[in-house]
Amino acid sequence: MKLYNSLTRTKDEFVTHEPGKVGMYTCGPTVYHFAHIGNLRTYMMEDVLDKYLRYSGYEVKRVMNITDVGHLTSDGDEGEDKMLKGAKREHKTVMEIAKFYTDAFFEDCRKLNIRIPDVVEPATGCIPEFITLVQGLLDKGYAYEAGGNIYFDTSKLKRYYVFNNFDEEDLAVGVREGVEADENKRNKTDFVLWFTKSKFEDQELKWESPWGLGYPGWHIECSGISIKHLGEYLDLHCGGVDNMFPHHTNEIAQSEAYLGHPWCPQWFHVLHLNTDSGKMSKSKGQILTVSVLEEEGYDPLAYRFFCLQSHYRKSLVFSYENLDNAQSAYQKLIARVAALSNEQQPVDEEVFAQLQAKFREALDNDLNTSLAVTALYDVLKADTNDATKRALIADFDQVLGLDLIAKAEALSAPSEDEDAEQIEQMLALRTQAKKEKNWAEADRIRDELKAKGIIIEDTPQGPKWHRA
RNA sequence: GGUGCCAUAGCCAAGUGGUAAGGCAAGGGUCUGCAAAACCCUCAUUCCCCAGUUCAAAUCUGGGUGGCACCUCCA
Repeated sequence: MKLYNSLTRTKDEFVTHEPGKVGMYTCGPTVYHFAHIGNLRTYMMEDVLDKYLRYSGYEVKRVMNITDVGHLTSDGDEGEDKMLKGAKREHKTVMEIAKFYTDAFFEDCRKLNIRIPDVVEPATGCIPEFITLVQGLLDKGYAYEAGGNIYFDTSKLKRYYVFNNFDEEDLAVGVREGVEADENKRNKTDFVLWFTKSKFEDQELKWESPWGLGYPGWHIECSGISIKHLGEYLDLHCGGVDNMFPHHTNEIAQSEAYLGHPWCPQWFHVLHLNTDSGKMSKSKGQILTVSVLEEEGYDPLAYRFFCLQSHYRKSLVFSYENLDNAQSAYQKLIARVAALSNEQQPVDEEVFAQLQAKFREALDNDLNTSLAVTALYDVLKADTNDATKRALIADFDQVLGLDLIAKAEALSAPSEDEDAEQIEQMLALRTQAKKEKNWAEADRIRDELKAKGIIIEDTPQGPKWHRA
């Protein structure tokens, strides 16, 4: 399998430290607010990668952190702590906020068929590991204490900007005014590993450490959690593009400085979901959530289908027009799967292998989900029996996660609707009216049912109905 | 100011040197009392513009133009 690697900026053959096994780390959510659908795009594409690796026979261990402490607006210790801000807004404790939004996040994941990672670790559960890491960095001379905080010294590194060709002088020039420089830092790019002095004197969560009562910096948590669960050699690190700098850059700096050897050779970054006016952001207050989509009458999996039709390495523009397009295509797809016969027939192994190869080829080439979806349409159009088609769709859907078989069965299953009897009666009346060529009455009944959200389909075997 | 990414039909989108996939929408047809659904057909002489390389360019090179992102908390 070839995957684009942000470190080398090329499509590389995917290799693992231990053959057949993948240690996969995902930067998880900061749980001070609901995740918007842009956040979820990243987790969804990572989910497809996770599922495809398993489909391809790898034994995957996927770890995700939950950022529930110490996520500041910057390393310079300015601004507000987001967790605290969320707590103040809702008059709850920080831990209550974290619990509430963590649950909400996984509920969204469930709706979007995003598999829960094998290990989900809140930052507050790994304080001793972070302290060990920070101490290790101090011992090795990569960190220093200043003004009560522990900083990572980026000047000790041979190469700091691993993802970008930045020049230090150009950083933060022409950017937002009013950002105060942290006078404790020896270098502009140094970052905080452990805070004891903070402008947030009312920071709720603090822990004892060799350097005093305090709390961890943001970057240290991902290194700490990853090393705790996946060891010294990580195979694959995932996240949104915005995290490349500074977050992932700093993770690499501190992890490799601590471990004394290269840490993670493969970096997978998902591009953003934008609106026509630019980036979606929690900070901007435009919160487009899965729940909002549902209230607007969309199936969350139609949004998954929408994302799948694009590529993870291309920015995607969200609009309701585009989502309508995707939902329509998704529903048609389900209807076509539902139309496949359930008869027991032998699966045509040759056709199966041939079509499956196309699907694999698509995903083997840097997770080209758009082509994988096309492979799905190829199956429906293929010249083979329905049992083979169903088998292929079920096979592909292990990766795509569109619930195609289940949704199709729900569509074709006899309805357990409580109004079924009454609806059947009305259908009978309509059939009678049609026999009498009383078209006005027949159409009236059809409209009446339609108003209740019931769609009639006239077939050679008589009328059928389903909920819209 | 610095660093990158992107530009393909009404819309989404694949395609990385060999003559433009797929989906949605639209139009036509079959079926139907009429619809709906389903099925069939049609739908880019051309890939933002201009030069260049080549037998051959949407694909490579140079120069424009336009859009987006990162450099600051963010998926």
